[in-house]
Amino acid sequence: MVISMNIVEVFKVLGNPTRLAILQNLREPGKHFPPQDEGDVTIDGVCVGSIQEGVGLSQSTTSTYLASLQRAGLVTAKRMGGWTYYKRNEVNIKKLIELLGKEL
Amino acid sequence: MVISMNIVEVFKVLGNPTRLAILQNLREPGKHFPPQDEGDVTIDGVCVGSIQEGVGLSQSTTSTYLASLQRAGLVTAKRMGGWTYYKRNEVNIKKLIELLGKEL
DNA sequence: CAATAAAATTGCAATTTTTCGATATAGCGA
DNA sequence: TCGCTATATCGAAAAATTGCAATTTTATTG
Repeated sequence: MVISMNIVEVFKVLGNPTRLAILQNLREPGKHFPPQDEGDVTIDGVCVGSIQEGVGLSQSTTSTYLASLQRAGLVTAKRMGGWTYYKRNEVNIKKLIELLGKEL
Repeated sequence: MVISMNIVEVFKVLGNPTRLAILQNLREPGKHFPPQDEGDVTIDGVCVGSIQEGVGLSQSTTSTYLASLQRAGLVTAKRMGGWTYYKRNEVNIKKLIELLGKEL
């Protein structure tokens, strides 16, 4: 829900090069992440481990960053077995762009 | 120039409630700031003192925030006599919105 | 149930940001 | 030139963020 989307918080989350890169890499998951045994990177999302390799930070930091992207409403998380798959929340991102066009 | 606009830096600048509020208040300067003896708030911009009263922070902090908004390309500064008048850089803000629509 | 694997959480040191008061600078008028 | 006013800049203390290693939680499998 964009109604509850705090613009300042969204800006804070995106004001970090790694978090912004994660969101941008998730635009074309097949281009930036390896195929997964279970779960398609485009349909289901990308697991934390793959994202971590991409950004080159620790597992804990990567997990924390993904959680903050999720809190900001920019990605969704789907737990499947031992893995958590993250993908962009395109609906909210679209609403965000529209909101910025009006409020900024 | 949006070409040189660093998106992460722009997000950092806007990820602060006061700085975002300043930018938003400058959308309708006549509504948020008192008339000025010299320089029209809409045409020339709003002086630092008026902006400071609006945000309720110290003079130095307000000045620093305005400088960072300017570095991010979001406002322009025009010095007239002893006053500096700040106004939105609508061209760059528009380009920013377009850029976000493409890159986010 | 024990071992393993993926992810989340915790605790912490280092760095950055926030915000202020004090000081410096620039422009005006007496 | 000497103040006075408006801004800008500097230096510092407090708060927030960054990012890691270690630990805990969750889920799978033997």
